[in-house]
Amino acid sequence: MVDGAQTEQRDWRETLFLPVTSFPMKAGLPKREPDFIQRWDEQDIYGQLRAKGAGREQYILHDGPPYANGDIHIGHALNKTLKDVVVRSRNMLGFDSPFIHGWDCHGLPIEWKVEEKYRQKGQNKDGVPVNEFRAECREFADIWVDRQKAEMQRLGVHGEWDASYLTMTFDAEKVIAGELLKFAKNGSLYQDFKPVMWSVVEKTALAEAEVEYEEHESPTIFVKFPVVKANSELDGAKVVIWTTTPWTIPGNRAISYGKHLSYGLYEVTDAPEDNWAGVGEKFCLCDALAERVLGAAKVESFNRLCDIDPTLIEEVAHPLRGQGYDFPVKLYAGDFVTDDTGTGFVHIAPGHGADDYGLYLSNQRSFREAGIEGVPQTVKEDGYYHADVPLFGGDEPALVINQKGKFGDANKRVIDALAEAGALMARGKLRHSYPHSWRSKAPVIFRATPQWFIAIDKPIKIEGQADERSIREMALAAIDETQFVPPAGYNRLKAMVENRPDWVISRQRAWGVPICIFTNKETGAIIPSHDFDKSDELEARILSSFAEKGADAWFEDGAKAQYLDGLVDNVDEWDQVMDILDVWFDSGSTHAFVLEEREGLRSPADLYLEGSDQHRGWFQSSLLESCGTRGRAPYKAVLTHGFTLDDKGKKMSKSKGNSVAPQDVIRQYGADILRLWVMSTDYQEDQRIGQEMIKTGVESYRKLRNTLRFLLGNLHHYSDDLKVEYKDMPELERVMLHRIYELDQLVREAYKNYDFKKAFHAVFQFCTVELSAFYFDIRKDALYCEAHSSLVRRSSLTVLDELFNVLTAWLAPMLVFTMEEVWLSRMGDDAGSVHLRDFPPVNPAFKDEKLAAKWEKVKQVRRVVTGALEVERREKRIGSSLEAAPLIYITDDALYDAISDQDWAEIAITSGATLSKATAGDVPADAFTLEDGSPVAVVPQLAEGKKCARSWKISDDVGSDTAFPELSVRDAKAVREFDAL
RNA sequence: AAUGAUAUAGCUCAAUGGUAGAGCAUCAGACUGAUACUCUGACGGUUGAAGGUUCAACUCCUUCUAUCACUGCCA
Repeated sequence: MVDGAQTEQRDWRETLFLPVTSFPMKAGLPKREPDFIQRWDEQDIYGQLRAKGAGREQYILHDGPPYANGDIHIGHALNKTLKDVVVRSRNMLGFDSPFIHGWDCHGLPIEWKVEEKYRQKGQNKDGVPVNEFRAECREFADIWVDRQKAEMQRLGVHGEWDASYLTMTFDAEKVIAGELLKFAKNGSLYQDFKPVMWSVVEKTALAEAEVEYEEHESPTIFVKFPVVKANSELDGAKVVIWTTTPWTIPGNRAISYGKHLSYGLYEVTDAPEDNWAGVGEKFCLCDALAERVLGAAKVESFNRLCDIDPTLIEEVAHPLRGQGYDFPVKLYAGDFVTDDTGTGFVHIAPGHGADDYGLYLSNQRSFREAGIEGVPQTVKEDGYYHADVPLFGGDEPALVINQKGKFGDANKRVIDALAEAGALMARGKLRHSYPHSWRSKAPVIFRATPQWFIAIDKPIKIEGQADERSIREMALAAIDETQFVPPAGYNRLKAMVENRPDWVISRQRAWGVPICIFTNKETGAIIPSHDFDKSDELEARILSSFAEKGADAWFEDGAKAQYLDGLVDNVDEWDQVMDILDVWFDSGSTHAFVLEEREGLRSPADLYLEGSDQHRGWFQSSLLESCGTRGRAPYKAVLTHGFTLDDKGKKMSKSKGNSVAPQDVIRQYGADILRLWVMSTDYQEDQRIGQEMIKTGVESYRKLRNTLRFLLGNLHHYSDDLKVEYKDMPELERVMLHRIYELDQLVREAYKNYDFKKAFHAVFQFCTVELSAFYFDIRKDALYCEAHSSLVRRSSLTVLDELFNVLTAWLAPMLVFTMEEVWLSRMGDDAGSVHLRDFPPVNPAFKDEKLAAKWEKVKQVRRVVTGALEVERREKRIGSSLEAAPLIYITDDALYDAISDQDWAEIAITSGATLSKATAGDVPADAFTLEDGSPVAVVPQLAEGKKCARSWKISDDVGSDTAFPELSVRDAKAVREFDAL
């Protein structure tokens, strides 16, 4: 071949080992990703992963069930991606980590949507048989489960998709019912009649978690209550109250005052004619508020007559006395009364406020003496007054809130009646936040209704535990044993559990698990219970029917008789409870029907991972449910992430048009871009997302992709027989291996600590700064031009192989599609999946801190050289760095000695380089330095000689090999070897 | 209103109390053998504000401001 070698026209390119790869630069993720999903599905990669993990130590992430209603939004995408990365990385760290996804299927929002269909047709769902309605809800939930499942899969989220858990499967409904019965049997389930948040629109009680506060304008009224019995100076005086809910006045039964507030008697001395507060009228008011109140009543001048001791006011009259409100109204001290708004006297309607009810409870005897038996019920479930409410009930009852969530005529009718009775002192309007149903967005009212509660403070017996403790005590103890990531979650959950009231678990709805108990009409006793001797049989009947037919069994005709037949003396003495369980109880029970029941899972889980809003939601409901039944938390650790905001840090909302939909990002850029965003952000805080951030992600992705593409292209020329032993490698290779070792430590640690951002940024920077801009750039000459047998070339290829192994693994949990593509591109289509790999072990012998420190110095010097070359380039003296052969002066002997053994032409990517130990005097005055006094100075000389046609390096030995007059000696040798291959 | 978190370059993130750094974006240049790629350089910061502790503060303390979350809520 030597003869033909020197042909002038020969294309030397063909003798180079240039990168060869079919891995495209352009990702085309939106189109390509679905193919991978299909492939993973067909090859059952998840199943293979399970098989591979068998026998390993388990790591259980328990998936919190999203609500099966509506497309997934960016928050879901964030949450599922984080979980996916946790599970994948644990598997790769050597654990057996399954991923079972779940959905929350019962509850009001779905019911609401189904009802909407009826409403649109002008029908009332109450006319539909319960189980038909429930079937429609089930169908609706099913549709959304499938749809969300597809959306989550599209995100690249893996898991046991064929066996997701749903809170509405018959088995789940059975277990949930069984959990409830545990509370019935341990005595913490009780019924009470007290005011709860009530949604008129949805006709149900709501828990705190289902309520949101919105700005609302309420009417305000100041109402006069004439003093009936008191010391004589109060003759004809009136106690004034203030309220923003005039419609509660018919429910008024008392007035409360502040024990530590000072009160006075105020007489109006001047006021407009016909003023509601007329001249001569005397009012009892809190001193701190008197001026404001009288001002609001348009009083022009007044006298403070004397102090008032409110304890001496024995009785006042309801402002509508004589019209059916003839009971005595008494005054009680209340520690909730403040002097910042109102009059210092608070009107008490025991059926319409928590404080009101509390005051009633603690003064029950006194109320009874006043002839007030029980909590007065004034408003029905539909928002109308009861027929027996004087003035406002009857045939045309007033309406507090209508079916559309608007306030009805009740406020107006009450105000008018008060005005007519001369009981109104003033009126106005107030903008304030007011509780609304988070589902219907309609305002809610406080309304006393019989509801079922779980007692949080009642000591209960837990099997296997010595002493009786309350759920709250157990929950607080469990919180102490839980790991919180970030740690702030500890205080958050603890504070909430410390302060929360008893759990209202009943809803007056149809779609859910029923509170499957019976109550005695006479005694109110509950069965099943711990003191009913046939409880076990009754429970067995209930649960087996649920297992067979689902919770629908409860609503079948004749169900009550079938359940109770033979267990009680007289079935007619018992009522079947028809309330539905709070859906938070459902999801709070997932540990029971998923973690404890599924093969391959266990309870407690290692991790619950949800948005920080779940402190009041799932983290808490799961904790309370588990503590009330098992005396411990269902999780060992709780990880929370923040909310996703728009690019300006504002809340996303449809109306603002600032939402970023995951579907859009995927359609336009691909799921890996979305995942990359998740990885790069600090998810423990609130994150932002917007066009700029996505674009940044796209750029980062491109860079990363090309770095991997370079690896692939060069590895085309690698095979195991070319592998070089560590000890035979050049220093540059050994430095890279040291970095691999360091990064391996960092990446494993970061994954272990759920610090994905740290891992991602470290790996990404390594790829761009150390590989692309440094190592690859330097080694291109050796990789492309050196002889096939060259030790440097082979060493570099060995390192590239190592890089390929670690990088594809490190990034696999994050960029699930791209890493699979990279992996298969090299390993072939039959190579299984990158997702079946563990993080590969990195040889600890690669660690060499000393060498790394030395090469930090090398890089510093290199920076001076590239800086000097840049000046030459700007001056148009050189273009390519290969045109230069710089002189490098080192005036620091220690530095010189440390780095002088290196090939500086190679490091600087120049055709030549001379490193010399110098004194300040040796350095030419015009030498380039980065700063004054720097020990490194560079004179950027031009390289002398001829340009090698193959490597483009300038060398004076070009042509010395007469067979290859165009080539340098090195390249001539390489070509000779190439030709011989 | 309470509580908590956060506040560093246009954006995303770093910096055991010891000279504020990366990447992306922008701009300028080079290369044309990673080629709609790659490389180099420049620009960019009163570290939210004001005090304090310290030889030294992004870091510790106090107060404020802003954003977000969450809790509560005007009877």
